[in-house]
Amino acid sequence: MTGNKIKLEWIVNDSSRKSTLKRRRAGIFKKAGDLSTLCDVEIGVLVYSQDEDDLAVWPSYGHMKQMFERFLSIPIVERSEKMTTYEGLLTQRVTQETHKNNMEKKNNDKKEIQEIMNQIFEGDKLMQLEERERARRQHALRSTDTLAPAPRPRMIEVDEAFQAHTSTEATCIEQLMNDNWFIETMALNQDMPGPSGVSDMGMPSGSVVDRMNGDNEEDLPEDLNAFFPHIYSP
Amino acid sequence: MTGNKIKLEWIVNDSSRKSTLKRRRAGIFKKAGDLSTLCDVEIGVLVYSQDEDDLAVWPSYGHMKQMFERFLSIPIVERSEKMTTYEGLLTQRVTQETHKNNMEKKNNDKKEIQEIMNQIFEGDKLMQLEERERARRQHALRSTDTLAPAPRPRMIEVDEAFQAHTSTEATCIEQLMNDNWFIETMALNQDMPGPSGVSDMGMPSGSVVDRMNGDNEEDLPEDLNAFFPHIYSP
DNA sequence: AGGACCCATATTTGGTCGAC
DNA sequence: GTCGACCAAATATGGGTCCT
Repeated sequence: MTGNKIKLEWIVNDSSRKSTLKRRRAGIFKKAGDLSTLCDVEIGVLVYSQDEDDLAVWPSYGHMKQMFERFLSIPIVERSEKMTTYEGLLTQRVTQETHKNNMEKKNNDKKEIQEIMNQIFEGDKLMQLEERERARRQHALRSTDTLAPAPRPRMIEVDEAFQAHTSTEATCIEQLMNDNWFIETMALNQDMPGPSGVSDMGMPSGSVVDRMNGDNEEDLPEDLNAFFPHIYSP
Repeated sequence: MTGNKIKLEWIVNDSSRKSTLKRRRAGIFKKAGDLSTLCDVEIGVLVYSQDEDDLAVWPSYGHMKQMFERFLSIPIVERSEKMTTYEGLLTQRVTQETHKNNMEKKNNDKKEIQEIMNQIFEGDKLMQLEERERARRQHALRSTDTLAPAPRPRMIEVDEAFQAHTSTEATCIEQLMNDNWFIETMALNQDMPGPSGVSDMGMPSGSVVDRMNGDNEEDLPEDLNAFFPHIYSP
């Protein structure tokens, strides 16, 4: 009846899935806002629903863009990557009711390739990516039947923390930790009623965390109000 | 004692802030994962803590990058933007204990400018942004004292949903809704114990939501395993 | 359909303790 | 000091209902 617990798998019912999306997305956005206030962090969230064909972003387009910038500025060499197939656990999670729609499947597969490509050519400049995307979008078609979601394969990629000046022998340990984390997360995190489960899942100590080393320190105008009175008013 | 409620403001205590960051970040990541499973959506989360100087991303670098790409591919003209100063409410929220550190302040102000600039020159190609960032990072200095966070001014910018083919008279209404949403969110969302408060806050019906129109539909290899056996295994 | 509310349960989270 | 476990209060969220 009330206070229902639902399985962690694709919600078949169309309307309830939609409403769940809205609710939880709002919930996440709220939590994001809270976190940013509580801990003074910059946080950006991007939700793209293929179902509804809409893109939601928090907290704003401009802010997000800035985060992109920072994100991309991270030297690739400073990051080690480990890929793992997420799919096995996904399918397991998505149990039976696998509504397979060939069209969707095809679409998904294509996206998968795209993703893989992106990871392989990680060094690509974003401009190239943009270019590619633009080209793709030109002769883009949209499968209008939103019938099935098709448990499409995904992957998880764990970025590991590397300090250029940090001893490299920590690497092995880090990797193990990630392994551990990954397994635990995938296993417990889902539905298996682990007592209290992983407590810090999704964020293993220093892993999946890339440290930045440079921050800027240039000079700036005294009074921002003079420049942007209507926007900035301390 | 236990089950404590905390005020929605910057956590002064260093260690508890740190632990809260970890906990809540993990929580958000988990929720993100759940949402993506439940509703088959792509979701990316980026958390940059200036405090700890680390960047966390979900679900992966590559995935995030792909989302960036999609995000940037949204034609600017299809989006209307409304800016509002977030600061008044922020300061109100961050009440007294305003640990003002000049160094930090300066730093923050600079970032603010940067942000504003980004929004103003929203049309900029990301490459330019990257270029700028790289240049900035070159003679970048890092203020080592992580002493104070300084409730830095922020802004919120509400992107509104616009379909090129959608009637434009909806605009006014949309804006009003956003206004309403913004006010409600800022007011109730915080600490005022509104009974149940805004239920869909953080995600006003069609606002803060940009719709995409194109999706790709090219041909692709039959068996992805043949190409990426170790990564992709359906 | 879609949104606002209600409400009972499911989860998350803060503070604390103990081990490493 | 970092991490995991614990526990109770605080929230988030499913589902129903009543509107529009």
